[in-house]
Amino acid sequence: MPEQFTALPEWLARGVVDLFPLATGTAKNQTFQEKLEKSINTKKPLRVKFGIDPTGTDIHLGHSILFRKLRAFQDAGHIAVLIIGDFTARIGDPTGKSKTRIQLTSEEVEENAKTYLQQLGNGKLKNESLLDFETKGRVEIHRNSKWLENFDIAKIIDLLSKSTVGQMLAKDEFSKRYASGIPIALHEFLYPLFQGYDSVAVEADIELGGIDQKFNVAMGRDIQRYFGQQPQFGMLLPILVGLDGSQKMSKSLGNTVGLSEDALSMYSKLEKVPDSQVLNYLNLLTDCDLQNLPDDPRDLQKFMALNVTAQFHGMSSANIAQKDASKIIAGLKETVEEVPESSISSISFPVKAFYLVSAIGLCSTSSEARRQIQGGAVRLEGEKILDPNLEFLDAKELIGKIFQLGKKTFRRISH
RNA sequence: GGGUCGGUGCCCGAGUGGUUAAUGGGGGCGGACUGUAAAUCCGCUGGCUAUGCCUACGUUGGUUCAAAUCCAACCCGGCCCA
Repeated sequence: MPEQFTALPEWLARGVVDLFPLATGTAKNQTFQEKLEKSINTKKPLRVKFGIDPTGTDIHLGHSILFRKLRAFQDAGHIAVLIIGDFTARIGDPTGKSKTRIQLTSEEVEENAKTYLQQLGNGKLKNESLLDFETKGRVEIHRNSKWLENFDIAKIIDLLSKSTVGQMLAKDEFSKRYASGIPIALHEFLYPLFQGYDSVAVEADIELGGIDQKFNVAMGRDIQRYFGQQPQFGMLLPILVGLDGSQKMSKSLGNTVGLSEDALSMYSKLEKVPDSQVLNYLNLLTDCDLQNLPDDPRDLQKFMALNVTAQFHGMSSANIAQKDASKIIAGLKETVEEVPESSISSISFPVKAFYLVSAIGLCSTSSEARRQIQGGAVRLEGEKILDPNLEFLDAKELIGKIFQLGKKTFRRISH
């Protein structure tokens, strides 16, 4: 924990890498501590802003750092102000250009937003979900189309005049792209400004974000000041390093653990997190006491995997997942307890092995299934299948049996 | 708007008329090894109920027995000039 946060309560300071502005030197800004105390004394909760663009559908552990912090604010009596960036998403997210060219329709955006909220626990009890949707007044959900959709040109020009090309190019992402000749479309400059305006629209006291959001969060302060509001504080949290141990956790890099994954696959992935990141995961994804931890690195991995999994599935499911995982590593001697089931009701028999393997979702294409079988990756009840054209004559002989791809992917056949 | 270079598979990048589903690297998946992993070694890496058939080198047309490769127009991008 950085020195300057030591005055903050532990629930708030844990994991935070940046909090600004700090009232250092002659700054007459109040400090965040003062703001917090004032809020408690006046019983006026802080409005904690966090924005998500509903561009994809899966929230992963990397995102959960932010949501956990948001939840901590909620539990301390403050208001989580969620902004669904439906307007921004509909235009097309500027970052990661290659894949975000596709413009989302408002229906898709709505669908994604719904999925996001579900994954955050909308509709669930607070002790079973990431955010508290249960306690009255602890969460607000806004769509930024509400205020951005009706911007006229004059207003946009006014916003644009609040920033300069130099400022924009100071933003890390823009400067890198500019330097390496990757195009930057002009409308991308609008995004920080719009995100900043969101803060005005919801009168944010504090905005949460990943450390890569510093520019945008700071922009919010400028815009709020321009609109006569007291500028928000920015609280930045680290970007979670993905399962590869080196790059940030991100869906496009395929190194994620999704929040909606079942306990077993979540645990299995987590127990493989490189040693260098295990403490980091414990710090950012659990409330575990970091003073009393196993010494053995392998035990530490397991401890972390267990506790993170328990955050999302409860401790008893996590325990089962742990047992199953060790059976799997040992080589599927007995059946594991929690194996995803696959129905074969829509398959007509007789059926060839490669088709079956893809149909039950072990491989995404039949060609891949064929290759995997030929490569010796597929097992049925622990026995290798090597002939992709092997025929199964009857559905009955398969019911209840377990197909396996590699070491960690399983399907139990059901009706 | 003018000049110029360029657009190849998940990504980077070879290939400038013909065993080309397209060299190589990265990534991914699988196998061996191990404290799971990493490192290393090996295999696979367009699709299709499949000993064959489709679709692929920015787009659309054209030349040719044959085109990622030649031609034309168009679309998109970098850089330089305005």
